[in-house]
Amino acid sequence: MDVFWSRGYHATALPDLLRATRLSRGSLYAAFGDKHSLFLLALDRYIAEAIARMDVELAPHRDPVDGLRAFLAGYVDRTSGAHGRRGCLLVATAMELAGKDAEVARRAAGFFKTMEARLVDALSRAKTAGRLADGVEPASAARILVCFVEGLRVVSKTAPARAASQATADALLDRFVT
Amino acid sequence: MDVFWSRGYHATALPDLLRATRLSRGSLYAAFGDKHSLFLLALDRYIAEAIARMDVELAPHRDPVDGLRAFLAGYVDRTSGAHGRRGCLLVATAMELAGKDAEVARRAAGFFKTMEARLVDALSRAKTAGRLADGVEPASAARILVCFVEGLRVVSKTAPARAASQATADALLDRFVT
DNA sequence: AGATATATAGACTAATTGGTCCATATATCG
DNA sequence: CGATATATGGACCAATTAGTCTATATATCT
Repeated sequence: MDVFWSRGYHATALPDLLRATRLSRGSLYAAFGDKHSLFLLALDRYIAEAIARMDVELAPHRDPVDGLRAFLAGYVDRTSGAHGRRGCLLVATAMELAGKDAEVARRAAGFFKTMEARLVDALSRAKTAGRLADGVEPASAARILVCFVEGLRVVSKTAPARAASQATADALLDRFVT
Repeated sequence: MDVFWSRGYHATALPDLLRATRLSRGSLYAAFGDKHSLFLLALDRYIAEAIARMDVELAPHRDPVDGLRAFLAGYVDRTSGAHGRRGCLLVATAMELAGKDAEVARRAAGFFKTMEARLVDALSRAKTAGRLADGVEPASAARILVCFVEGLRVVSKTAPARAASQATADALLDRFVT
């Protein structure tokens, strides 16, 4: 997973994969079939980890506004400094392959939908708790947040400045919660 | 430019470039040096076009809120349907190459800064005109908008739904302007 | 028209790509 | 210990990569 993450699909060559897995060519093909299947496996793992993180941050028993802050703080963290420069396997993959690879497109679309659903849930709970500013709709606010964090990953590829990202995320959330 | 845009840097092979430019191998190398230089030229053109569009949409003589609406409408348009699925050369490039290619990283960072500056300008004019909601800072709102539109490009790679994008963009702007 | 410069097509190279295959080493089990 | 199954390394393959070079065609200019 790490190799694809750091280099992207096309730029990752078999020798990179062999080094990373410490497998020989024969064993790797016996175990995973081909490069594409192995990539899909890596992508699935990446997505599963991301969803697991959200499930903790936005857990139902938690204060929803705290959850949203934790969610954004996580993205600020992952888009700062070296982490930020490394980028996001999912975003990179969506841009590089989603157009030509239906399997990849399905997974990316599914992930964005899942994130949106988790956010809608947290925002709805915030709304019933009276913590949402007037006129804020959970549905559209969730979509805004999805776009925001994914955009943060893009911009932070070249300008991974923690303080600015944190301030920006805070400013956005302040428009939503009271 | 179109070829790199549709396929990405690594996935664009010399034959694709020859077909697109209708040049022969010799002529192409005589004219542009190598694949990388040609790519940089394409990227510069893409960026120049994007900045030119912003200069029109966010022109100083125009009503700033109208300008912001036009700016967002442009992104909604470019992330809908087939346009959306095609994605954005700049975002794709930033994710694919910015990590390893300093020239590309410089250009991407410069573009994001330019967009942010144009937005700060428009938002400042809106603020002096009393069109900004209470507590909205042009600086942070501009950064939010940059992340939002670039995130829209990512999400729309796999779900280029015009109506949803438009509604989301409207909802975001509604949090800023009165 | 004829000399000269320029552009072209495509043969060619060296390196690299993803993928196959097999002889050998290493376990596992009786 | 000896037979059998499994895993391993790496030679090998065909296709493709970016890039070079030259013989020929096409302009251009006098």
